[in-house]
Amino acid sequence: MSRWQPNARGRLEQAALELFAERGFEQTTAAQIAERAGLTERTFFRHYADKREVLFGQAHLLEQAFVDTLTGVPESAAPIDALASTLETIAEQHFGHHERARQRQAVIMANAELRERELIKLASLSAALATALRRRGVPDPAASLTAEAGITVFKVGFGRWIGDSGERPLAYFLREALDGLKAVTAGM
Amino acid sequence: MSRWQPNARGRLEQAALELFAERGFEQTTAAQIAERAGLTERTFFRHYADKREVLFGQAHLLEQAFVDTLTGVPESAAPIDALASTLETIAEQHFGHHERARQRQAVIMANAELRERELIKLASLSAALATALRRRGVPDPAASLTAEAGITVFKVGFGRWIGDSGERPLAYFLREALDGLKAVTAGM
DNA sequence: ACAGTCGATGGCAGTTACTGACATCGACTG
DNA sequence: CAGTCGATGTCAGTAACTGCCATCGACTGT
Repeated sequence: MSRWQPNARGRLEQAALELFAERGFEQTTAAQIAERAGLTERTFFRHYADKREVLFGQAHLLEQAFVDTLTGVPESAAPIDALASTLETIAEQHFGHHERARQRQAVIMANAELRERELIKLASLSAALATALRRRGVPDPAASLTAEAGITVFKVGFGRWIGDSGERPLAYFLREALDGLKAVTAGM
Repeated sequence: MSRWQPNARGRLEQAALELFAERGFEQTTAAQIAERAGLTERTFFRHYADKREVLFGQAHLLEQAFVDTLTGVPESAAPIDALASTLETIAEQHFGHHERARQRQAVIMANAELRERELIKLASLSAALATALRRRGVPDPAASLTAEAGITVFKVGFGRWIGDSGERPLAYFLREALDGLKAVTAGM
């Protein structure tokens, strides 16, 4: 018999998402999250560096998946095509549940601090993608630009997917955004 | 004779920049900034919503300049060209002093919370540019994509300008980044 | 079986970011 | 000259986070 209930992080993240959705991020204290998870405030801050971070506990997994997928694309592909392929793969493997993503995004968009945190996670993702591209032999500034373009496609496509009914998959909107970006940068 | 010294905000921003550079953002308390500016902590928080914001007091002016400049570009120009022209104008009018920009950026890059704040300022700028583009008749998602592409060009170009010796102007690196983005999205 | 170690947690005190309520007092206005 | 206004000061309070030490089931080696 274990001394504590298992999956403390999972309980904290679930409790936090519920409370943020119910009463808002600012109106929720770390102690309340911990209490709902059957833990104490002190333990909350052992698992998460700050209150915002509890909503982004999986971010490093997503970043790793992006990097691994991009690294697995044949080097013969042009950088932008490798990134397009990566986005499609990630969309299928990590963003199947529309309603869940919508709720979570609604919580984030409702609070400026959470939006800031999301932006820096995307910036970290961009940096990781740029590093992976450089490993493929892409020089700077092309590597940074390609990575940032990929994040732009992801942001815009994801936003439209969230705003949509949920019928069409994320990959559809990512394709739309990529085609749109190509058209726009070509001067159309 | 006035009851208080003039330009409280200017004094606070100057004091904050000095202290952040000397001892770092985290090691500086709001009370210390206020004291160096000849004010109290409470007054600091009347001028700035939080400690980070004191470094971004001019951000809304920059955003306004971006929007005004973009709005002034003839509608005959393609969106991406209008944005390129806007970036060039802003570079000349707001980023002449390389060393000053470098120091300020060093302070920001040294702290994660300040980086977050900068990212959300850029996101706000992107949203404002997208709105201005929509007023020019650009539909979505092209407006959002063009605005995001412009921010990408600015971020990458600005970063290279900061890392450079200061001989070449910001406009040079913005041009380089825009050309690079066009090449990259074209599949090269 | 027993001693020692380990790791996740609890408890508690302390600092700092930020907020609300109220007071102050020179400048301006009629 | 009375009244108002606006930028500031004072003070008390909440909540985010941190450091330090204690707890105690599980595991490990003998």
